[in-house]
Amino acid sequence: AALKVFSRAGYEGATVDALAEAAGMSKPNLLYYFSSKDALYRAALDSLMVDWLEPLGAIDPEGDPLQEIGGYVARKLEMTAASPEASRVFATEIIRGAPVLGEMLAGPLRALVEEKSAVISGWAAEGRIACEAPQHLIFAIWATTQHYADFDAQVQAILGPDGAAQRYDDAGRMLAGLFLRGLTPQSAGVS
Amino acid sequence: AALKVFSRAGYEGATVDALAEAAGMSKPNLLYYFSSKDALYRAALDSLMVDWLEPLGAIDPEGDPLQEIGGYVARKLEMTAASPEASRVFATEIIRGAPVLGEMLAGPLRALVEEKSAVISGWAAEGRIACEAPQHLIFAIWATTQHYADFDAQVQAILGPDGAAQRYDDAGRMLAGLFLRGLTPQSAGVS
DNA sequence: GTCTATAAAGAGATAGAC
DNA sequence: GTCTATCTCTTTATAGAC
Repeated sequence: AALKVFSRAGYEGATVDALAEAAGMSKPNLLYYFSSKDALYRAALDSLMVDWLEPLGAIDPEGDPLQEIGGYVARKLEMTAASPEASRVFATEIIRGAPVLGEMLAGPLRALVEEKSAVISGWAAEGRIACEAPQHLIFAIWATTQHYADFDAQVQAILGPDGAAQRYDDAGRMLAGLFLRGLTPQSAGVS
Repeated sequence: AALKVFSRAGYEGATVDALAEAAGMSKPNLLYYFSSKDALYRAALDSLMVDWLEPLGAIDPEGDPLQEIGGYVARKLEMTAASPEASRVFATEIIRGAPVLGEMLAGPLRALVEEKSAVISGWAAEGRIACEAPQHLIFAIWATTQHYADFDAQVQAILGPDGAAQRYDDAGRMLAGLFLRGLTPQSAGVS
């Protein structure tokens, strides 16, 4: 429940009162379970990061490059659609300069990105994918998928009610095509 | 100067004291020029939005499709590199639900996106570009370019000092290639 | 475990001298 | 135009009854 409040109001904007109401209890009662607002914020971030790293880890070095990347994009977009609040809380944390997650980013996340970047570079060396900067490809995937949660207000305002209703379907098709064509090596013909 | 404070602390996290210090004056003096913190925030957003809409408007219907899109991506990335604070303030405003910019998004911005989407759809109908959902292509361009400002803390943590130093160069090459190949029609051979 | 009441600190904004 | 001092309200967190 805290994610919902933090995701709209940000850390400073979220009052303990609002957090308690969202959890269906009184303010002192919430502080009975979490010693401080900061502790609650950290707990919310922790629970969020568990699912966060998983899809990237699922990329299979033995699989087909374009299918693996395409599958990753699709899973990321599904996760974003399923819990946009988590994406927004993560986004505000990073925009703030990652005061809480900083070490996690520079440690485990960096290591995971390095590992998968090496896999993509290997595919590229074999001519099975067109990509010289795999880290930046991963950034592009994160950016395009999370955009639909983080900037939802803008997306809905621009698409209007009709387009917004099918925004995740349209986005999925658009991104699948863009990344498929964008990563297909030009010299090799791929059926 | 206000952009710098708002971009890291967000609206609620930015204190008038901090805003005043960044502007090099005392708190009451700042409130002499801007009647309230909210007024200052709106003024900062206003000054920011002037440059915001301009690059998209510069897309030329008479130009070469792939060059026009490529140029737009490059300009957007340059703008992001030049003023990451502006991008972050815009991002937090949207994440908050666009309480101030809401009408601007649904009005002028939506109209501009519709106009340029029609141009891209026209190119697609002529077989000069591969794109069925032009609004979502524009979203993808916004997302990938602004990512380097909004998520700078994450980008730097993952790339490390060496990779971070050239992040905008690498991103520019990566995105140019991705969008060029991703938008090139498959049936037509393009030199 | 859950509440009412309240302490203690910090915020935005104003008063009024210079 | 710029400052010091301060008012007032909100916020986090705690005390202590039940």
